[in-house]
Amino acid sequence: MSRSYGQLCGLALALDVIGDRWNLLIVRELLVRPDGARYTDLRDGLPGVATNLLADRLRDLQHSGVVGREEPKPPVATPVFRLTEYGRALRPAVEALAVWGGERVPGSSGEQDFRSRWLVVPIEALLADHHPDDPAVRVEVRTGDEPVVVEVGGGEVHARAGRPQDRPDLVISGPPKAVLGVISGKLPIAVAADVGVEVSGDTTVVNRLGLG
Amino acid sequence: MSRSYGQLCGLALALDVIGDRWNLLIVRELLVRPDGARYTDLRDGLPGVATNLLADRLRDLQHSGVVGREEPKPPVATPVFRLTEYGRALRPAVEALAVWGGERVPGSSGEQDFRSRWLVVPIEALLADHHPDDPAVRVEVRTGDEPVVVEVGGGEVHARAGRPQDRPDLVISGPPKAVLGVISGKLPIAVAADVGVEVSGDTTVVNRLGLG
DNA sequence: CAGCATCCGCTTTGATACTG
DNA sequence: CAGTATCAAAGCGGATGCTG
Repeated sequence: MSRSYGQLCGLALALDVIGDRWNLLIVRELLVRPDGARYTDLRDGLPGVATNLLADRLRDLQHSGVVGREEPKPPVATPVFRLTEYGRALRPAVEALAVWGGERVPGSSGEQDFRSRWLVVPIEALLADHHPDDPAVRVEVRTGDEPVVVEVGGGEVHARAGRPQDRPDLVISGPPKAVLGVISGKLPIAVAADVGVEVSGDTTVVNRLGLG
Repeated sequence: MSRSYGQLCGLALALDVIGDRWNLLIVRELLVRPDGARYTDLRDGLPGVATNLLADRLRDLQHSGVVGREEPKPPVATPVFRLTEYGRALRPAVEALAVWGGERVPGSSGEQDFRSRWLVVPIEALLADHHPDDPAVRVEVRTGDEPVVVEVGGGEVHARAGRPQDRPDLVISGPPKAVLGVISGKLPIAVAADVGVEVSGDTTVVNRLGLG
């Protein structure tokens, strides 16, 4: 467990729980895996983490009630980690931080790891369904290690890793940084074509999402 | 400067900038001091920080564009630190974390430092003016080291350290933890009286703020 | 005194190796 | 697969010293 700030202040109390290095990234990883994650899923989604730290942090987060661990019943299987309701309540904070940090996407440099799944948080935080009465549509985002589906309709936007059931109405593909730049609103979609972002299908959906 | 996560992800990029210990608390301190703060103001508002760390972090935050430092012109005076616009953009994230952490206020224990000023963030994040067309009113919160004024009117709620110009319409006083518990919504105001919270004046303002 | 910088003991982190 | 063990390096907290 980490050292407490010892301050009677909501922010300080929050940081006492999730302020340690890697903790919020673990929460992110569990937010984008609503069905839960195994230890190795987490390790893969957190490139750079030392395995002992991951184990320590998971223990801490369990003790503070943010993460739950489900032991499997049948003979052979592996434990699954999942956010508790208390942990899911971190979503607004994670989104706000991700939006703020998205500002730095175009300028960021160096070796950067990427997982398509990470797009789920900024997509749901920043994109909106501006034509809620139109029929629902599906967008497929192709970049990085796996596709991401965005379901848009009824005024809501949901994203998850995977492929759409039906064929998508719109497909966006390109290099991860450019795609994330577009989602973060720092890279106008018109300019994005110059850095390899391709958009095909029903391009009115682009406006519907506010990516014009 | 801290070690980067090296991940192409808004959250990770945000944490690269403000993820180090004390950084977000420094941002909080500057958020509740909109006129800027001197080095010693910050040290007083951050009980427990080592002075070398405060100096280091202020340098880091300047380099990353979160904090600005204004050198005084006249012969003798001391530098003033202030959030840049980029730094002020952290407010939603700080509020979200403070709200989440507020959950722990009633259960928190041990030696806890407190500064009345810290109330400004949760007050503005959690209280609302539910009767925007009524005339503006002032609330004085008396707890901790100095009073805090809350100005309510026109659908907005603003808080700052200090006393109201005119005499307040409502006065709330009591021990810091109880007062913060009430603001955080975890301690019903009816129950708060048992732990020393006193409310005097125009108590309709309590409902107007949603503290009923 | 305000605003740091330096030093030192301790804790935390990160990389790798190892185990049930 | 899901961690534990080990150890060097970095970071933190506290005290103290320097400079205008």
